[in-house]
Amino acid sequence: MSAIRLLVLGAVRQHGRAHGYQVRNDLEYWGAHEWSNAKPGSIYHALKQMAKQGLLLAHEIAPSTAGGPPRTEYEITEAGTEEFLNLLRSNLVSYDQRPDMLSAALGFIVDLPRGEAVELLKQRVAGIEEWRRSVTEYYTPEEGPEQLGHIGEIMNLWVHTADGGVEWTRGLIKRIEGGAYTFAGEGEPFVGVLAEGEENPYATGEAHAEDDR
Amino acid sequence: MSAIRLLVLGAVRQHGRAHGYQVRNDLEYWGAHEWSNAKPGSIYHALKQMAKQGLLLAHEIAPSTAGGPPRTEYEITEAGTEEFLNLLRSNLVSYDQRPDMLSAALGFIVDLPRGEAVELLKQRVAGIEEWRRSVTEYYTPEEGPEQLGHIGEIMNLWVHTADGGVEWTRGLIKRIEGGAYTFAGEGEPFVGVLAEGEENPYATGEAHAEDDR
DNA sequence: CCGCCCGTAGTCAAACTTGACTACAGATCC
DNA sequence: GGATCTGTAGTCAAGTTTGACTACGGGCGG
Repeated sequence: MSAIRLLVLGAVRQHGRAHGYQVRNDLEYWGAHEWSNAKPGSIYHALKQMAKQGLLLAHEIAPSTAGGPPRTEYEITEAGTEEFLNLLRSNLVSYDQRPDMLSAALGFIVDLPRGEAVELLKQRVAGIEEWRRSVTEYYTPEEGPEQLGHIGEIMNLWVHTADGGVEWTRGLIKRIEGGAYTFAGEGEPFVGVLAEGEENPYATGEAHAEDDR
Repeated sequence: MSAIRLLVLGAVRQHGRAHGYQVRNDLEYWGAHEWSNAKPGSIYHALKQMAKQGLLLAHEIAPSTAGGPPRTEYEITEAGTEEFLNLLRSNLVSYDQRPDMLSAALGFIVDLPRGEAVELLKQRVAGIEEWRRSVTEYYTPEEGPEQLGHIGEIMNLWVHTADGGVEWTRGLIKRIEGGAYTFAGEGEPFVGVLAEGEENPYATGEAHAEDDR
């Protein structure tokens, strides 16, 4: 599963009630089109799908004042909130070497209580280390790692990446434990959504690096 | 585009002529099902698709001796080889933060001459550094990075990952320049394929880490 | 000697993703 | 004042991915 469901659920949740274009705009504001598959088609598809599955509630709305086709507004349901929290927690904990998942979860990490966030991140570290141990053992032939030839470099890459992931996670834990950011139940939350009509300072980024995708 | 095309093209190419199940087995031998979308459906789909596009040549074959439905064998074409090399080169150079792409390319890096491999990896380093520069500039608001709140951690993660990528790539360059591995035109190549009937020492890995995917 | 499981080989429908496209209202420019 | 541009909102067909399923032959236990 991709990061799209978490992103869309989280965006709708932050608005309370949102139509597709609003979600699309938020995700662009977060730069999500750069590090995830948050393209129009995927977003609208996810909205419809999750509405069908009872995670969102769809309201048909009269055509907007600002031109274009009739809109549909979505609201998150009980089940949707539960799914959102499940996705959020599991993406924070699990090491699946998919950066988009982690990035998406990171964007909503403050929706959890501070203590839980730290706890989950510690589990993440433990998980990565366990993965590292098992993978290095498993893929080391008896005749020594030379037997793998250049294929061994793939494992080398994984391990290097895993180590970097541990280091980064440890840093984040320290920052959170040190009091950074505002978490659930700590008053005025940080909201990364655009107010109606606010301009997007990070609008579609032709301005910066073409990243050769 | 995913890593599947490169993996399948490369596997067929190493065999000279292969049927789907052989490719599927090779990819499992390389552990590709763990770090890419190399599942049966995707593999057979890719084979058919690329045959339709003229990158592979399909031969209908009599049912195998070992039971099961009639097989199709594939051979790589001129166009397929060209595509293979293009994919290989571009995946080595471009930093798209998708580890599966890089891993796949790494598996075939020795199909290039040593000098070219080094050159491409150096381009990779340059590309990552350029990306890092542009991203840190672009996403730093005038009021200082605190304005981003916890969202800034996403960028932090990217940058950390990019730095790790540079470090790892530099290490690989050094190893290659130091004479490691056997590259194209240097005699007896390393082949990571299973001979007919050889058992797979890394068979489907229930044995090691469940990675919570 | 027969029912059952295992390995070989591949298919299929359902879901998801992609990128290009439509449609409309207001602003802008000669 | 009409042509064209821009921003809003979403659709669509084509392609891809997934996970479960089919089909067949051989070996093996009872």
